[in-house]
Formats: sequence, C-alpha cells, structure tokens
Amino acid sequence: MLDLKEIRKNPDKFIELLNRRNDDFSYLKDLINKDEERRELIGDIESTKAKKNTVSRKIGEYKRENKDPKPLFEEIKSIGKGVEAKETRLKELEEEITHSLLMTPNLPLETTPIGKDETDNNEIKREGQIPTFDFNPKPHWDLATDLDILDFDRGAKISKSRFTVYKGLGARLERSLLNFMMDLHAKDHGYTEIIPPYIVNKESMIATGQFPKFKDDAFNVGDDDKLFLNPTGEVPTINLYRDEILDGKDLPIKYTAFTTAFRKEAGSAGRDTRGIIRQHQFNKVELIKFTKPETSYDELEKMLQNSEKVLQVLNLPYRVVDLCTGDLGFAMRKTYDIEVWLPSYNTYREIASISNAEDYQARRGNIRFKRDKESDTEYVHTLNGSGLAVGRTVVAILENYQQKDGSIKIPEVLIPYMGVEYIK
RNA sequence: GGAGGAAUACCCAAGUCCGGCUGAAGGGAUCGGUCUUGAAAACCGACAGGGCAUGUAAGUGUCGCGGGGGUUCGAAUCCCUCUUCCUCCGCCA
Repeated sequence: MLDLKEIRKNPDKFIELLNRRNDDFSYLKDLINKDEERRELIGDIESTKAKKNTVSRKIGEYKRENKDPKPLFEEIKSIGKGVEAKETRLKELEEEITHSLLMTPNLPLETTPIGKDETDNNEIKREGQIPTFDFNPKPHWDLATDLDILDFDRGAKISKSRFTVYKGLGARLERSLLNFMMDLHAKDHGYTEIIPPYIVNKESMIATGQFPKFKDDAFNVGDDDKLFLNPTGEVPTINLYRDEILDGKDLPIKYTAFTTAFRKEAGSAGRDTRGIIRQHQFNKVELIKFTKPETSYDELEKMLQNSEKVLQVLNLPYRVVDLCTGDLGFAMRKTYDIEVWLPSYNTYREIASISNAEDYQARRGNIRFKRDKESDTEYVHTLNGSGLAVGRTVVAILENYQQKDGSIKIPEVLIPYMGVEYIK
C-alpha cells in the first residue's frame, strides 16, 4: 500500500510514475480530497468527544461527592449532537480510501524501463552455453511421455487439465531438485528453511497484494471466502511477521521456503497448454527477506545471485531481464526475471522472479521494526525471489539435457540425489 | 464433532459478580543509580506499547484490557458476535 501522506505531498509525481503501468491513476487526486474531508471530520469528532469525556468524568465526581449531577446531564445532551452522522460519514470515507489504496499497485522505480509488456523488458545479461543438438530436440512433454515419467492424461482424469502426475524418475527428479535447492540456500546461502501452511487466509492475501484485485486467480478452500490455497510461498512467508514489530538487530531476516503453489490461471486459457510449463499446482522454492530500507537493494542483488547460482550449478543457460513497467508485478517496485533457455521453444522462458516490494507489503501487512528501544517504528522492506520454480526446472533439464536416444543426462550435482546418471 | 474453561501491558498476575478517584494493583524481567576492588545481593528510581488527528517542536486530544459491534453521560467490568488457546470426550495420520 502506498503512503497517502507521501502522495499528498506530490500527487503528480505519483500519478506520473504509476501511469507508466499503462493505466490511469488520476483518481489519486480525488483520494486526497477525501482524505482532507476525513481529517477534518476526525478533528471535529475528537474535540466533541473530548468535551463529552470531561463532563462524564465530572458526573462521576459529583456522584462520589453526593452532589446532584442533573445539570450535567442537560449539558452533555447538547454536546453529543450530530456526531453520529459525522462518524458514519467518516467510516464511509475511510473504507473508500482504504479500498482505493489497496487497489493501487506499487510505484515503479524511476529507473524501471518503461514499456507495454514482456517484449519491452530490458535484458541485463546472458549466461551459459546454449546447447546444440545433432538431432531434432524434442519438447519436454514428448520426452517425458516417452520415458513414462510424466502422465498428463491421468493427471487430468484424477483432477482436471493442468494437473500432472509425476512418475518414477520424474517424481524423483522433482524431489531431488527441491532438496538440492533447499540445501543450497539453507546451507550455502544462509537462509533459514521454512515449510509454511499452504492454505492462507484473506488477511494474508491482502498483505502481499493478491487481494482484493486478483481474487479470481486464487482457489478458495471451502467456498466460504475465508481460506485460499497459496499461490506462492511468498504469501505465507511474508505473513510470518504480519502485525509484528521486529528488532532491528535481527535484520535482515532470510528465509527459504518450500511450498506448493496453486493458481487458477484464470487469464491464461489456451496458453502453454502442453507440458508442465503452466500448471494449477507446482512446487517452488522461494527466497524471502525482511530488510532495513537502506539495505534492500543490496539484498536484492544478493538474492538475484543466490537464485542464479541454482542455474549455474545445474549448468543451464539463462538470461536476466529487468522487468519493464508493463510487466512489473502489482506489489513490486523492481523485479528481475531469470529466464532459462528452452530448446523446444527456441527461446528463454521465465523460471524465477526476484523482486523488491520496498515497504508496500509491509504497510499492507503492518510489518515494522525498531532500530532500538527508543527509536520510532519503521516499515521493513520485503523481498522475494524464486529459488527456483521446480517444475520449470524439470522442464529445463529434460529439454537441455536430452540425448539423441531420448534419454536424459542427469546434471552432475543432482546425481547424488537421483542415484542414477541417466533417465532412460 | 460434543462438553466445559480462558484471553488484561515484555512475562506472570489482580480487578470483571455490584459500570465512574483503574489512562489499569502486585510481582518478575529490563534500564538507570547507590553500595562494592569487581560482581552478586540489597536498596532507590524509571518502565504500557501502538495507531490516528493537530503542531516546526515541546505538547495536546482521541482510540487502546484478544478482534468487531451494541447498551450507557460513562465499559476491562453489562449485552451480542467473531477469533485464538487450554481441559475432557469422540474421531483420526
């Protein structure tokens, strides 16, 4: 959530930056007017209450001293008039303002490339060797079906389309990857492991920015509009500290979370229908940080490196892009995407997203810290990154490590986890 | 799922029946001090935290006794509702 006090100081600046997201945010001006009215009402109501409280206290005193409080009752009657209507109006205004702010995305950074969609993202670097094949490489769904390690038809039968059964060494590859990733981040990169609840409440979804705007993307559990399947490990993990005040000495706090993510993919009908690129359910290893404001961008760079490391060790070719304003996520000020090379697509596809929300989520979730006992509370900065999306890593390995005979060579680092050198 | 009980400041805990000197007793922890070569102990002192409004600020006001609502001039205390935790029973990995 943006800070209305800051918007008030320089509304045009906010509107200009937000408009780079290719939408119209001029309603913020109206919001300022509402806030003006709101503050005026608060002043009114509170001074009335102050008067009332004084007389009320006096009534207590009179009673104790056995004096007749009747005249005070007359007095108090005239004080309270009209407050009720004001309070109703105030509540209405507050709801409108809060709702508007919850629907307003984070401010892109001044330096974020301006653009319409992913084609305008700014490529920062490419790493790794794109494999060349002396045969016709197959897409992962063909490889996996031939090897009998993914079963799309039965996944759809059991559940519905975009659900897949992992089988045999396919299941083991998934499990090996997530263990490998968790080990790397927990043991080498100093993140604390987390396995959070996969079902989260509305408040949690609001804090990280999924709700209210993107409610249609979430699976509601129990149909009572209270609990939802988490769409990313970011939601439960950031919400660890919702409504808490952290000790500045403990920052930065670093977590790596293993979660299964669930998404309706409401707006993606017809896209990526083959294979496991886009599933309703997929595993993810997530990186989360809570930092002081002044270090969050350093921590973002480190997180990007931690995330890249997975691809480097797996020896997968990838590139890093700086997302443009049109592709930037709702809650984020800056996002790097890591895209892995997929031979069957003959292009790079997103496998990780590393972002700094600054204090946007912290405000929504009321996550604060104190530098020391005397200092004021401040909002933390929250960062999250994939470390990585496990399913898409499976895709990348299948496609990049495929052999002429249709078998898959296992990357060196995974052999201890897999117990075999090839899937065949 | 059934039956009970509970939620008070960093922690423990009184107050709730009988509404007003409770902007919340008492203890512990913490911080500062005295004493001591140093420490412990003892003693003295400090000690809600946070939001909002206003103000350059000091401050002032307002809201805070799990959350929300209500009754009342006035609510920790009465009423409604939700949440969480505990105990027992049932079921269960």
